[in-house]
Amino acid sequence: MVVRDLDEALDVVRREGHRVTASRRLVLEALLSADAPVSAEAIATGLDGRLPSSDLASVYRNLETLGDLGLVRHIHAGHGPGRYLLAGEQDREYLACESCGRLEAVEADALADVRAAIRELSGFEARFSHFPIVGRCRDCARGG
Amino acid sequence: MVVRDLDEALDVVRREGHRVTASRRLVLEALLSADAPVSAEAIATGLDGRLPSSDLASVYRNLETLGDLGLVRHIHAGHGPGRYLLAGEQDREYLACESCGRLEAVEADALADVRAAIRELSGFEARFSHFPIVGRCRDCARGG
DNA sequence: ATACTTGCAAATGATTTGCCAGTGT
DNA sequence: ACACTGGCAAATCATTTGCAAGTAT
Repeated sequence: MVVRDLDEALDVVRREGHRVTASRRLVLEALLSADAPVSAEAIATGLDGRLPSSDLASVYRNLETLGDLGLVRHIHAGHGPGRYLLAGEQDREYLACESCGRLEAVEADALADVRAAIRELSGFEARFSHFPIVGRCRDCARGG
Repeated sequence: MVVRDLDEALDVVRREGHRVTASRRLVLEALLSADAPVSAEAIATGLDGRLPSSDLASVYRNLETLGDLGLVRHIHAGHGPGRYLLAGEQDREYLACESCGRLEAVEADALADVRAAIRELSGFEARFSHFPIVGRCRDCARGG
């Protein structure tokens, strides 16, 4: 399910028997306009005022609903709150820098060798889509 | 700092100007007798009654103190509480199965190739010692 | 009209902190 | 003695849940 624009996503919502509400629209607009995964809190405040705001509990409920519909997913990168993103970027995974907090996007294919190397160890199937690889990005590794 | 027995660890505690107390002893004994990383809660209950119990807040404070002394470390494996272990197993890292919850220990060396492959991507230095690799173990991957 | 949703408050789980009485050294 | 600790309650952070009032269909 690749989400490219708001109407397409709202169609899915309606088609699956859910209602199109302001809160739901906000969540999708926020994710559509964000250039990186964002927290539920950030969505609830309308990305700091750039969009209308909504109740945090409703945002969480809607993130879950939209997740069930396959429109949204989220990642847990190190400490801090979960970060949500559109499922459209299904083939994109992240490297989380524990120093500067940035998420570095990589194509899932690029991690194929990594997954294979881990599978060799004991048949373990690594999944980085929900719990990304944590470490230090190039800049932070160089710095301190 | 490789911890092999209680007295050795307590010597470090004293040497660094900290006091040897029942709660501190409990934390170390629990970690010494556990065969896998355990939660603060499990330590506070004396591994379910096998050892004397202690206040949860004290356990957390002691885990932090012992961590500062380099005697203890902890990992965040998927959802759920953090799991603590002796720093003696410094060279041991874990693969966390999100299906059955088990932690599979692997020698850090075994992940050298994995780390190298990730470094190739963008100079990112992966660190699995604090946020382990999450996925499904061989048994769960086969099952469902 | 009516089931799905919202907003607000209260509950949860993990962890932290304030405070004062207790105790290693 | 005295600063370091422990116990207990209350605070925090992220997230979930209960419930009555609101609204999309």
